[in-house]
Amino acid sequence: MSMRNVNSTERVGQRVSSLFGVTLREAPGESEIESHSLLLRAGYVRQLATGIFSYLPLAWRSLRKIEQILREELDRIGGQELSLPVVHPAELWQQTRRWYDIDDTMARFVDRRDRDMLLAMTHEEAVAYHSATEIHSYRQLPALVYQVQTKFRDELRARGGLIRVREFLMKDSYSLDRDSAGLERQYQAHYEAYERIGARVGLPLTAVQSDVGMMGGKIAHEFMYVTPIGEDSLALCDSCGYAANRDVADFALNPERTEPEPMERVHTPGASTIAALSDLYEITAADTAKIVFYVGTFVNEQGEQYEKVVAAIVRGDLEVNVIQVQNLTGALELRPAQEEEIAMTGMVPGFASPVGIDQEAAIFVVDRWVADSPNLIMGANKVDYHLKNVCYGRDYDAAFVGPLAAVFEGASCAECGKGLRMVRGVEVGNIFQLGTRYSEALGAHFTDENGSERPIWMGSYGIGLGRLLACVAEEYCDDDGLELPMSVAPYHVTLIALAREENTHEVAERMFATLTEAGIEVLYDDRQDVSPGVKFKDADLRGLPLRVVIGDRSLANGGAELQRRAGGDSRLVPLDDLVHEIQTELDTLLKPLCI
RNA sequence: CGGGGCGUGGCUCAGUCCGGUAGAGCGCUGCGUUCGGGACGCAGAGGUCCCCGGUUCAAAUCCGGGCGCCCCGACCA
Repeated sequence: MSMRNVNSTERVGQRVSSLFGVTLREAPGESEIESHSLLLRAGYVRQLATGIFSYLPLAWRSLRKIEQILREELDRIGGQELSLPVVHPAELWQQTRRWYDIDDTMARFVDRRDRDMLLAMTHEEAVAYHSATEIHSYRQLPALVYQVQTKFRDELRARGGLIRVREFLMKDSYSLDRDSAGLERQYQAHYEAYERIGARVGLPLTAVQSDVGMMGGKIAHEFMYVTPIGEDSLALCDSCGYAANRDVADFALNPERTEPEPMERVHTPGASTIAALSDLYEITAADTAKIVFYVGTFVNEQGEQYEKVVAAIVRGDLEVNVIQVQNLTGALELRPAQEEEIAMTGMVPGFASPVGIDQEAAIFVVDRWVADSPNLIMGANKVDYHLKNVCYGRDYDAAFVGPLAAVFEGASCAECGKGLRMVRGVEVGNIFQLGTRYSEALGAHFTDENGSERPIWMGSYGIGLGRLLACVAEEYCDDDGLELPMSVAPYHVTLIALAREENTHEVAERMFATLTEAGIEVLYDDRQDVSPGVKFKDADLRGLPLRVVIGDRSLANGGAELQRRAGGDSRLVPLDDLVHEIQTELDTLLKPLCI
């Protein structure tokens, strides 16, 4: 499992004097976050436009190492590597509806023959399309194909350096099965492969249940790197291990079970917010319910889009989880409603309630805790009045009842009841059980033992390579620069020559050759017009795991100095032992990254 | 798409309020000195001041429009 090819004839060495990609003393004013700034300063990446980056040789070597790890782990679970186009004809995506369902995030263009084309955001369509012609029989299943390919998504806002970009490299794999049990197995295989990948690149990953988003399908997990700079919020239970993205996180509440009392209208002058209402009466926000208004985009049977107001009702002390509203109602899109749009429903903002409102006026969605809690306080749809003892089912109805409230720090775990912890995370990878949505849309069928034609069950699994590298950089760095793990670092060793004397220079040159011949990957700082301080600073910044110094002083002391980037004192090693000592260090540093 | 900030040499930035010869530090080139944690001296190169238009005798600076980049939010595999 070692990254290094001791027996290979390939020699991997690079002179700093000719390295394409200089170090920067000061970070360009492009980023706030550490990994971005360091990758720029160390000469790994450069930005070409918002969210569009070039990988300079150092980053590219790291990415290829990551890619190789991914390849090995995918091959290990039966994957076959292929390569699918980045440019797709619109027809494919029209057949799965995603041409219409996805907004400007999809980059489109028209070719010279006036055909609609797009830049692929992902490759389910292409895989399903090819499966239709390549897979005919149950005997050809299960199958697993994967690629490492460029994706383009014109995000509304790219940010965070390599964390959220518009063009990026992704490993995407697609499983093909005859039934859901087969899909389940391949899904599980990916789950385990992702854990191995995390271990091999040295990145702690937390698997969380996640929303399926534009992919469709049912079950999905995201593999998260937990960090304050993460864009996603996660709910974790330290007690039982429950982990979920905030978008789908479940939690437990124990609403008070009182007997329903008669509803009555009360005067509440000026109390247009939950807080004001709580102050006015001896109640807590949990005794109230509020409505959050959205306007949803829906599709009718004719395939026409239309908008309708969505009224989401949650307890006054909780927040609405928009994703869950979207999932419950089946809305393509939800946006906050304007005051006028709310007024059209007959409800009064600040004093709104579903009581006495025509069910057709809006789509009412009620959180299950509201539905389970009798005697809540809601608006009376009249300024300065509220209703007491409102009960779901008795006083009003709803189109949907379900989990709607967003999880929060300290909420009770739905599995074990202990307190949930909220953290931030970056989504490095994900796995989806798609089902038959794409295969049905694109006619990817096979014939089973009984001779009947059935759709292929698909799964889709992604890992962002650049994002993974950025997370590794984020995890492994200090004030002086990067401290990359051996499995990801572009070279194993940086060899620094501090040669005033001609002999020292010759020794360093010879050692550069010797090390590379021994299969050690070396970045050799051969610059003769640069002071030692600069070389040390640059070496620290680039963050290769091992540093070897050959200088007039070290030779006088009897050899070369060997030191780890991440802590550890420098030690003198006789030149004849250097190859062996480095290989020992290399194995030591690689060991915890092997599985 | 809403809010905020920025755009001047390769990089970091000053100059803009109050119009009048385009600057500093770092980097780069040459020579010399230095040489184990971002050395120093001397000499030098390098700029459509984001773009277009307007005002003015005169615009980096004022006015209008556009573009780009960063951050927050909304959004999003």
